[in-house]
Amino acid sequence: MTSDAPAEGMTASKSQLAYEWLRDRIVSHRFTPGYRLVLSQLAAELGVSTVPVREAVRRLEAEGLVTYEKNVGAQVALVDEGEYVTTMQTLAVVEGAATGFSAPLLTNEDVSKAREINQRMRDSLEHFDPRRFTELNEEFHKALFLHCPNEHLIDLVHRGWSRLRMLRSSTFSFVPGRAVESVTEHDELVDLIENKADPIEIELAARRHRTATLDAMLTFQHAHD
Amino acid sequence: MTSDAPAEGMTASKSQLAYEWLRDRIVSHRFTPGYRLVLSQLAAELGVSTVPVREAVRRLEAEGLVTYEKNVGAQVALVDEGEYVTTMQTLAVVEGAATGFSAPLLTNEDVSKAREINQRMRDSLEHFDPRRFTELNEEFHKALFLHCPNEHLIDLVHRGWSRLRMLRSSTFSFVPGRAVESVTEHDELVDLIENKADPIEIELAARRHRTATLDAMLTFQHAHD
DNA sequence: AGATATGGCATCGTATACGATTCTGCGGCA
DNA sequence: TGCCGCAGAATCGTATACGATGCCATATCT
Repeated sequence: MTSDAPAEGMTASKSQLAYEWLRDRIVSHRFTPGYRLVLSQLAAELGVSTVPVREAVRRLEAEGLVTYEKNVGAQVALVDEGEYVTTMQTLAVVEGAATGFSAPLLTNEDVSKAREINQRMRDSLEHFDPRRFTELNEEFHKALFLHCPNEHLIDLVHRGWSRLRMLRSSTFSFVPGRAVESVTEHDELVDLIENKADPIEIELAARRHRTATLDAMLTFQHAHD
Repeated sequence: MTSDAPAEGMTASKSQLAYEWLRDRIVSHRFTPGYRLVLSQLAAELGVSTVPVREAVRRLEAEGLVTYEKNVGAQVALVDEGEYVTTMQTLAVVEGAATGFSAPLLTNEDVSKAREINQRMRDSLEHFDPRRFTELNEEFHKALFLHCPNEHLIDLVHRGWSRLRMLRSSTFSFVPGRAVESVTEHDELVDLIENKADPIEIELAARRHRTATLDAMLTFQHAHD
């Protein structure tokens, strides 16, 4: 598992602070793709030297949020449209697999918890807030692969989410109609789990669910050219 | 795609050199898991200051090859047995998916190329060299997901391989018998692709292929306790 | 005028220095 | 004896300093 936050009660290092500060600005789109990250500037703004900032930047590079060129510098990663597509595809694969591995291990309680979250999603459709809806969506899926015994896989899912947040604040803000379908598919997915369906079937259902969101996004976009 | 090597003709930075130097020692098992990486020592040995070494270590941390503890230091990542299992599982998932995405796009030429590699694997069974066999194995699978349009996914496969190399020099040196089965399954996999089977079927076959190697490893190990 | 050389500026890359933190082993105390 | 606390050493974390590199504007040559 990737540690994004420092241990509790421990004074975070400056490089850690710089990392969080930068990451926050990037995922919240205050630093937009292409924005040049000049070490001395950031250091001055943070009130630290360039060394910890440099480390933070390299760390973000390793996560793909920032691109780096030797002797030139860093900038917030530029993303072509394809990036969004491949990230969603990859996420479909790994999230699906994690869900499939987890499904047989979920208790009845886990399942009702998931249903409850989905109900909250359904309720929120009235006063639709894409940001909030996406948060709940992550919470829902997290509840499903809760017991996936493969830490790596879960880490990959989190990385995917993180990358996605950087690319788009929320897919549902682009294709609002997709939200309703999504909630329905969630119920179907939980049904499969509750009925102890073949894990492979569950995995593929979870994958299709995300692929469907991607397709909705793409067709919507093509229609508006 | 993760850039592990610097661009051609460009003098590599010292941090890059330190990174390669360290990584090489870790994957070749000259630095064994648990080995403490003391910045000043490494710096002295490399003839550089601690700063670039530090950067190299953090980079390796991001890749999971070393673990790091604030104010304490780094060591080559310790791996419990479970690590090997989860890495193989994850690899089964992503490599399978990459193969599935690539399969419909492979030309006849690509397919014969893969068959040729597999034939070389079969030939090498006479004078069996696990290391060499593993190399050919990677080459074979690389030929299969050659046209996978999803860069992320391919990157994940490479990361998986890299991690695996660190955990074990070669699975086949532990379970020599698995090599023969492996070659057979390769042929079956290529058959599926050649017959334009459903990509999902191809994906799951590729996944089972790797899972089978994992299972062989585990049963072999259990038998020797 | 257009292409090429040149100088200066912005920024990166790394060395060195030093304070901060953690670990270790020893001595005192119950 | 066994536990606590306290130097001292080892090591990390960061600031500062400066050389190296790439970029851009201007000057020079054809």
